[in-house]
Amino acid sequence: MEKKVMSIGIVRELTGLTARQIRYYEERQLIFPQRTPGGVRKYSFSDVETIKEIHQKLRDGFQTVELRKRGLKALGT
Amino acid sequence: MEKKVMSIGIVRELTGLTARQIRYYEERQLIFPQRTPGGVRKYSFSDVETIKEIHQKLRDGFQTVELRKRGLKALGT
DNA sequence: CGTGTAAGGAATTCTGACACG
DNA sequence: CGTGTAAGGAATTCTGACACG
Repeated sequence: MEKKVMSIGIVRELTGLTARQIRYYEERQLIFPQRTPGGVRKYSFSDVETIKEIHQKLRDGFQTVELRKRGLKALGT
Repeated sequence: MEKKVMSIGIVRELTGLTARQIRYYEERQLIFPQRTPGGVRKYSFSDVETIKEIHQKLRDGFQTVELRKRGLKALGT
């Protein structure tokens, strides 16, 4: 599902990560949540999956720059 | 999707209804959102569909009691 | 009956910064 | 670099009630 519907609290639960980590991945241009008129971030289930992959890659030793330049999927190589 | 992930603001957008209407359908036992530890309601995409159907039935003249007793789908008869 | 609204409080999220290493 | 945290403010949601019809 591509609809951006959940706020960061739910994403935290679904990914097991902290809000800090999730916001950081956005800062590094790896995910692009939408914003409510009030500025609250909204994520999609796809975003949740991407976030999990990002964290996985980081654990594997990659840096956010790598993930952005080459693309997440491509790093499976 | 059955996961209860969105708060009422998003449900309002997806259904076009007001928070008041959505909360009322819950009060009438037609939908059962989950709650965060803090008491905030969380809905699933299925809930969103159900809410639309409820509103549809109400427009058709049914009362919430009917919808609860007979079940939403059954009223298609 | 189903829905609107004003009211006050509480939960959630936001940003910018300092910290560590 | 990736993440933790305390800080203050702002957005969002919650409940109970009065209103209309």
